[in-house]
Amino acid sequence: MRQTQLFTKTRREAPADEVATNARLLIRAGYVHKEMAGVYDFLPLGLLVLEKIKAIVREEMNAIGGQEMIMSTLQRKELWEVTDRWDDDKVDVWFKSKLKNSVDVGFGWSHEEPITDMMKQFIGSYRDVPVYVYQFQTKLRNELRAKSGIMRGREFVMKDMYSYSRDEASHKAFYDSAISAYLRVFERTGLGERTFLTFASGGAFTEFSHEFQTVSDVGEDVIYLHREKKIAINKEVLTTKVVEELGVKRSDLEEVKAVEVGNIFNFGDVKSKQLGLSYKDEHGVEQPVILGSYGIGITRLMGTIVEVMADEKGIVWPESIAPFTYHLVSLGQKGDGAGRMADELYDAMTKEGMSVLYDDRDLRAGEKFADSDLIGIPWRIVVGKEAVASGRFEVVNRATGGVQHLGEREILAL
RNA sequence: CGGGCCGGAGUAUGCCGGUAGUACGUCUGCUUUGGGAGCAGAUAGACCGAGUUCAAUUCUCGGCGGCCCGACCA
Repeated sequence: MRQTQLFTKTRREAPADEVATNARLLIRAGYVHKEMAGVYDFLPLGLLVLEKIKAIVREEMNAIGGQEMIMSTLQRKELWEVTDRWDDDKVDVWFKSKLKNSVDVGFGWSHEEPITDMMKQFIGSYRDVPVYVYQFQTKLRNELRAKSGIMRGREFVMKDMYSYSRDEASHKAFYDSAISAYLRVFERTGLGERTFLTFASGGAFTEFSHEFQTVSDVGEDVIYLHREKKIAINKEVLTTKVVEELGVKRSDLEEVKAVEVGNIFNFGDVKSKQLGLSYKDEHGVEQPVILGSYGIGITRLMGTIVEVMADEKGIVWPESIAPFTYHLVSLGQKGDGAGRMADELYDAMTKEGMSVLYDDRDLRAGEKFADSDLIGIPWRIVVGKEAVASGRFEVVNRATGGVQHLGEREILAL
């Protein structure tokens, strides 16, 4: 894409009403626009990143048998009354409204209830389970306090998956495969090294739930980390007993702050029984379905990546989720040597199907480099008089600053 | 929800009970062109309401909004 065609612009200063690094950089670079506290619009660059993240998550969910769908945002009150989660005293993040005929509706802050109720239409026999479904959905939560830019908003994109299994054993097997899939997601989005499977409070049914916590000072959670074993324990469940059960020594645990980027847990048969979801086994006996729930905050993941990877110059995207792979920066003008050379390279790269943002704006080098650093595309290809003279292009790695000089053919072969 | 800080161009600020000035930014043009250049011109502002007052951006009160700490957070 040509940068002159991009309607967003970079800004020199961050808005006065943002403190969080992720919001300041994403706004300055033109990825997002703030609508109100905790509510952000995703502009073309921001949407590209979101879609990249979603594509990775989608691949991993499909790989373990997930089927993608999408549930409605408007939800029925009755369903949530069945599980006693309609009352504002029970769930304090509800946005609610009424239909014209004064019927109450809720705006989806979570989807276990409607999705499980819907499944009653499709699960009747042991032949119908297991089934794994997931969606990318905009959740609406009336948070008392939004904070940290896009990390904790009132409107955010979440991937939620639900598993419906025959029994505890098969549920456990899927649950473990979901853990692996999640770890692959964080690996692929560049957070692998600092993201840890974390034991957390499990609710009514199991001793633990599992969180995926990315170590960062901007995190809201405190976890106790065992770096060698790559596991952690959320402070909320840290007891001598738990430490022993997990086979670690308290003295080996390191206290750190972390961002909860994912969370999975076992509902057992609790929700199925409440909502009346069951199947008939081989003997015609009614059996409850075992339900698991698996979430990844897509927009929070994006914010976390900005937070942990950015440097003083701006955003640093991992290649896997960058809006573009290459930032072609022309220092020439239309019609001059470097300008023509950049145009040609852009056309050639585009023809090869390469993902390139072409800075064809008529600005001085300093501004273009500053913007390029801010936007954070992994590889910068500079076309200036140096390139005109030598026929080779300066290729700079955004993360390391490493420079190499490549010819057109070498670039097209990347 | 408890507590704190704050509210004047996009950003940072000066002055002020007499109706808003500066710098940077932004836009236009010319010159310039390898790390935010120069010149010229332009654009753009008191959150809302009530009260006090001859007069309120300024003082008082009430809203609204923003940020932060805590609480909360499948």
